[in-house]
Amino acid sequence: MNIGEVSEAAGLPAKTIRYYEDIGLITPLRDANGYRRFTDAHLHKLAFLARARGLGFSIEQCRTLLALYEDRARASADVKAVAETHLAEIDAKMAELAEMRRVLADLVHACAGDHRPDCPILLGLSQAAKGD
Amino acid sequence: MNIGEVSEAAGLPAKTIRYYEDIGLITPLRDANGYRRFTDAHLHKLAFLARARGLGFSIEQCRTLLALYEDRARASADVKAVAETHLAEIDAKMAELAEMRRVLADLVHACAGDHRPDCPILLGLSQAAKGD
DNA sequence: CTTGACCTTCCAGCTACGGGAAGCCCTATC
DNA sequence: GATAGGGCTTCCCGTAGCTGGAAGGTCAAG
Repeated sequence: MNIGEVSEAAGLPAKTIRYYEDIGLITPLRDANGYRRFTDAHLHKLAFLARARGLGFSIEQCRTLLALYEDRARASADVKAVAETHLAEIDAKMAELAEMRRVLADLVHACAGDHRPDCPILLGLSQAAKGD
Repeated sequence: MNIGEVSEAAGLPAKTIRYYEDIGLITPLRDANGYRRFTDAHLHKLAFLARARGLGFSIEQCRTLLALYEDRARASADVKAVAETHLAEIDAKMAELAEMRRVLADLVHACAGDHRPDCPILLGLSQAAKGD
């Protein structure tokens, strides 16, 4: 397969696939004309990457997961550890966003949103929150 | 105030303050020796920026908010619109994270996490989810 | 022979800074 | 007066994970 076909099949932009080759995540073959040639195995790896990225794993985590995926002697504990780390990262981000959301929603709620200049949102941003 | 003092007072790294000057968010005065000189008004703006950034507003949103903050003839509706846009962005991110978390937690839950190679996480990443 | 779709490489830019080098300024101390 | 230190300056590179675009080679169809 050429890059266009594998891009379509894996659901990844061609640019992204070239980038993954750059950083050593995948190593396609080359035709005589210089075109990248992908096998089914390459396609599977790219689809794997697409899904892992879709779950929010970082590129480096994906690299680790891919290595474990290809290691028939892996321990599932190693995979689980990576996933649990990422789960904790997600939880941390969600907590951070939830806190932002809480404060922001309060401010938005307090703002009349009319033609007048008085604005609790700007007031809140201009002074420390009372709860801090 | 010099940059060190205002950095301490605003809770922003000196590097960040210089960056904010670079991108035109703030324009300190200069002493004869080239040092930046900050007034109380500068400090207030920086503290405003620190809080807005802390709520997750982008730099461009901060620029808009700061302009509104300094515009005595603003309409609070304009401020509210920016805040509501950001609130929607936060909600979108939280929903995305929640969906990732849901799928990932299922996979983690199904994984034994022992010395054996069999791993539902890798299996899930290697094939399309049944729910899709 | 030309057109158009594909492919290639390389370079720049995005967000919001952080690290570090090279060097000036100011104060204190000896 | 010399020196040590801390603070300040500019400048440039690096981060994550790509995306866009330029300049150009390749291939099949008409």
